[in-house]
Amino acid sequence: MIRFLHKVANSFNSAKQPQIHFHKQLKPARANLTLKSYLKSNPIKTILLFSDLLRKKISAVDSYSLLYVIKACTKNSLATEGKQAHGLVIKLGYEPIIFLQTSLMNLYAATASVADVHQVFDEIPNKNVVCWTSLISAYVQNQKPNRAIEIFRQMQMDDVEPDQVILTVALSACADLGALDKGEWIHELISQKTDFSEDLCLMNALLNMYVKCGDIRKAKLLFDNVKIKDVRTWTCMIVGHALHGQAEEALRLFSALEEENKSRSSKSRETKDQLLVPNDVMFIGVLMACSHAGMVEEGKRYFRSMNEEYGLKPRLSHFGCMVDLLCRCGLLNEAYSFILAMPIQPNAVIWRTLLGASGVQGNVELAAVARSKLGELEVSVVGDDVALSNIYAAKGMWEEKIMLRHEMRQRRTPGCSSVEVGKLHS
DNA sequence: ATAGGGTTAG
Repeated sequence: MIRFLHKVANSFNSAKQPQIHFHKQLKPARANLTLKSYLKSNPIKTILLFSDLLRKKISAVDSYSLLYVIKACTKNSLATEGKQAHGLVIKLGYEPIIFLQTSLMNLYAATASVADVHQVFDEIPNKNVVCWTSLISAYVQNQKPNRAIEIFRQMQMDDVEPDQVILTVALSACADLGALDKGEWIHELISQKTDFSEDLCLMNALLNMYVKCGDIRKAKLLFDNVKIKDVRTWTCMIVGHALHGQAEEALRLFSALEEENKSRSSKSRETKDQLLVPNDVMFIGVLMACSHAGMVEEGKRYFRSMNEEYGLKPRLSHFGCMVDLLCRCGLLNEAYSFILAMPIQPNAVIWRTLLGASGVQGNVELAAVARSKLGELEVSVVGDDVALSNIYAAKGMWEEKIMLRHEMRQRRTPGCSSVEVGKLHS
């Protein structure tokens, strides 16, 4: 970390003249309020004002200013600026401030430098539960849920008492792993603590864990027991039903939410403030349910109502759900025209959906189109070629198959699997 | 004044 020190002053001095004006008589305490307020509206302005302060006088910044600038770097995943801020923490002798250390851990987690997160953690002399949370969260954010759980165990062996926040993070690691047994063990810990089950964030994480680990009965039981729910609670349950092929339950739940909102909006103003307005994530669950059940017309209707009734702009994933729905129902040509009419560029997943469906239905023409689109996107992996090659084989088109194999060998792109965990609950 | 948390197609 020391080696970044010498760069610090220079890089801040050579920064472009910021457009932000401030009075040089501002004391840190005063400027810090401004830094903090920019953080919410536009974190880049926090960084510009900070470097401006620093250029004039190093004593114009204190540990609070640094905290805000580190958070600004975290929000925008700015690795270089973040390292410079870390250098300043050391230079100004703020290393013993634990708030700065945990903020630095979050910064490195956001810039995908998990090794740096761990190093900062190791150098903290008196680690509290917040430090452990940041560490575990870093591993979860960077797709290492196994490591996150290991560290959670290690923390307990160090006799650090877990709180609601770290249990929430640990549960998301279990969800990512599909580790039902570990999730249930954390559920036990929650039950032993008074008041923990009143934390909605924690309950939503627990619900999500049961959903992702495939225990839909426990999920539903929990959902019914959570008295005050928010949009995420409902979304989680709707997605849960959809993932488990329970399309009817998913759609029934969505209708129940709409009914609940109708009755609330006709009542007092207080209940109007508690409206559970569906968001775009919830519609992914709804569209997934339609897809599983093969409900084309309903799917199209929900897709339209998303925009018309709720003013939600469909994102790439919603278009993906629609393509999946059309393909599953065998409407390949309609899926293809739907893709061509999309207002945003389709990604590889969408073309791959069409390619897969074309394979199943033996539509060589569309399969070739989808494959060439995948090629254009330069993300073609061996798996796509294998799919197409099998279609050719099934059709007895051996020459094409041999040519494809030859192409694949020349590209030498290794195939890969996304399954890393031994345990799969489906 | 200051640190850590939950839903997202295939």
